[in-house]
Amino acid sequence: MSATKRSPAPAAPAAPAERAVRVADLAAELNVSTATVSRALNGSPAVRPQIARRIIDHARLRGYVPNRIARSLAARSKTFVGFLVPDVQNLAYSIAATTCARLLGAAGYQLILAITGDDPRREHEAAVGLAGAQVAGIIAAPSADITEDCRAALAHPSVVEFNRTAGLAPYGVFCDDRAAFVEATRHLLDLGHTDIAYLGTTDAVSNGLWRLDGVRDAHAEAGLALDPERVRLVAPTEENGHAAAHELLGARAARPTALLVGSSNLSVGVARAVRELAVGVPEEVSVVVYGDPKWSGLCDPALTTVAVPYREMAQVVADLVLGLVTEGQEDAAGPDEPGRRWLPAALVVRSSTGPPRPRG
Amino acid sequence: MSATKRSPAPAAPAAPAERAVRVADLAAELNVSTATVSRALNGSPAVRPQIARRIIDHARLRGYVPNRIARSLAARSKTFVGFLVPDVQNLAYSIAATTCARLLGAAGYQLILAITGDDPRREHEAAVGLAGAQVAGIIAAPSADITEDCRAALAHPSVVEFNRTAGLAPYGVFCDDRAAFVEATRHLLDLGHTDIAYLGTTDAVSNGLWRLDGVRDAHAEAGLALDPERVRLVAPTEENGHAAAHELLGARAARPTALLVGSSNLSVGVARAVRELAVGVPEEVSVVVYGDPKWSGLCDPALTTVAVPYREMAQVVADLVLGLVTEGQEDAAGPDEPGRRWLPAALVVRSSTGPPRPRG
DNA sequence: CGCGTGCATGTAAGCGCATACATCAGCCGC
DNA sequence: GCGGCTGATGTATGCGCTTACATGCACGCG
Repeated sequence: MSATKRSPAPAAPAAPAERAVRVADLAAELNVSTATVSRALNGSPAVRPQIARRIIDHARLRGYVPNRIARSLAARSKTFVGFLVPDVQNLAYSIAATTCARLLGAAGYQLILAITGDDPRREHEAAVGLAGAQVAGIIAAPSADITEDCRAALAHPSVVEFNRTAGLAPYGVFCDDRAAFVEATRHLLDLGHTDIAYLGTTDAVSNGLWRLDGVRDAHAEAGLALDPERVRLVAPTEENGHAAAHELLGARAARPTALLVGSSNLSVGVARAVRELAVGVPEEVSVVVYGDPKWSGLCDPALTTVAVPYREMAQVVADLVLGLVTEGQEDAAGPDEPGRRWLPAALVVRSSTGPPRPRG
Repeated sequence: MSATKRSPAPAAPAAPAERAVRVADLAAELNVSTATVSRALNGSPAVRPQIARRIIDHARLRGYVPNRIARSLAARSKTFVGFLVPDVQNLAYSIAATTCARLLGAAGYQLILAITGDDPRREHEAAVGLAGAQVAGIIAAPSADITEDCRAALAHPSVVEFNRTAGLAPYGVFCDDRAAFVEATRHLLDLGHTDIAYLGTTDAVSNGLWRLDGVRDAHAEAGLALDPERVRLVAPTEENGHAAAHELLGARAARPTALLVGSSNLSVGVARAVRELAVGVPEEVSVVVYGDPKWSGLCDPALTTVAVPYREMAQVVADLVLGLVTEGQEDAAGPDEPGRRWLPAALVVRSSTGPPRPRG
């Protein structure tokens, strides 16, 4: 294989599995008790500095690594935080994972990742797994069809919902999707569109609906009604977005003058379909996509985008969960919904939206 | 807040922290010994089916969740697998995380995520943290400047390197970047380019260099030398890619006729710069980017891309680590480098590469 | 000079669970 | 009809660590 010879030589097969160094070993080797070793290692002031030094030095010399499992059991301490999400390829969750790993890591916690793929069965297993791992807290983006068992398993530790809610906890961090889609729809309405299609997700309990609500509300506000024929709700995959866009935009005659997309995955598929169909954007149809404004800005034309504040959301949820696991309870954030935060999305207006061509 | 009233009501504050149900509780309630309960719950054949049923039913009724920490300690079993990566926003790692979480999860393991940001200090802490958590195995993408301490902490469990190597283990899964860049460079050479620039990463121990090697080798193969002036090595951030592309392509006179980009993050920055500079692609300069072919296909023009086989890599590493943690040792994969797999990248030729304009 | 005080350390009891070993019943064969 | 054997269950130990409590020592005071 071509790259073979350039790679560093692999390490020799690990030494023949010598038993890991334990506190008892250190204690025996230094002629002190395990209690003293434990105290020294944990920085207890009750041990003479001189002895403590000796113990700590010897521990590092011997390559001692404390067994967190045993420590956790003995001290009834919790050092893990669960992260329960459908899909870590989704930018919202990967950024949250990064941020939480950093902030919680600095506080001595480690993230346990549970990826459910929005499958209720796996979600349940994951929830039980996390609960069994004695996590200090859980960040969860529950699926639409979460089971009762799962809900029960998630009942105990301090959990905070993220990006979606199933009413699991009084704490949560979300994007204010409804407001975002009110704004996006208004933008189209103001340009003169009256035949607007919405392509969204079937995501039943959470933000999928908030977005549709926003579209509806903005229509109502303008004295219009969103035509049910113009609403497509599908599972949020790129392929579905691609297919739906082909359907919606394929037939020139039956085309809406504007298309709102309510999911980041769908958006990618729509962008691809628009390119394939070579439909004039925005002359023939205006397009608003959702999610990460980065790639959509590189498209031709650059796509007007509902830009979700991924980083802010991540920051806020990390702070929130950190507060919960360290201090026990977080101070209430607002009067009516303590602990729930709704972050605003920004509408990034680019070249994919414009006035509709006059109907002939 | 606008979306407030539409969200499901948060759950009532969790019940006043009743003690979790333990094996001993179940045993007492059913007038059997803890041993019998434990056996029943673990499906031991040594317990009468009738009793087993009763115990299992009662356990689920009481909402018993086994304490994995204690179980792990008592049975000396390991139920975690560590996942040590620089950055989970990178598609290579997020896909690997997804796949590993699924496959390992199905086998009863749970991923512990350690994100280092390529900071040696955090990397070391993470390695110790994982080792202390008694992981069954570790998937690691070591940083270029991994410390000796970290190396030592990573010595024991069955570790497999992913995407990058620091010679930590005899097992690993990588993209054959060198071959990929030989192919990409040949593609440009065949088109007639002789003034090719390479924008890559400073990533010292691993694939950053393999890519540059590929570019060099392909040049050598054609009897050409890669001009050192045409090589830019920077840290792989989008901003750096953006800045470097502005530098390289800004001055029309001093422009190379083709640009190879050797990092997915840099590629995004380059794409943005190209768009800003309004430089003719491929008439004035051909561009080859690296990484995910999805977004680069939506650019204008669609970018020729070294498409990394993220999914295959993820699949292979998941299988590999699963084999290691369950069976102990994996069968050797190849004659010379047992356990190391190099997966080929595909060159997706699109519209951003063409023959150079004749020099005047 | 004896006794309380406080501090450094040791001793031992778990944490929740699995499991080696002991126990005890029922069964077979002779 | 009794020894040994199998199979179901109980008893008790320990995983590696923390920590309440006991111990012992040096010191100061009356």
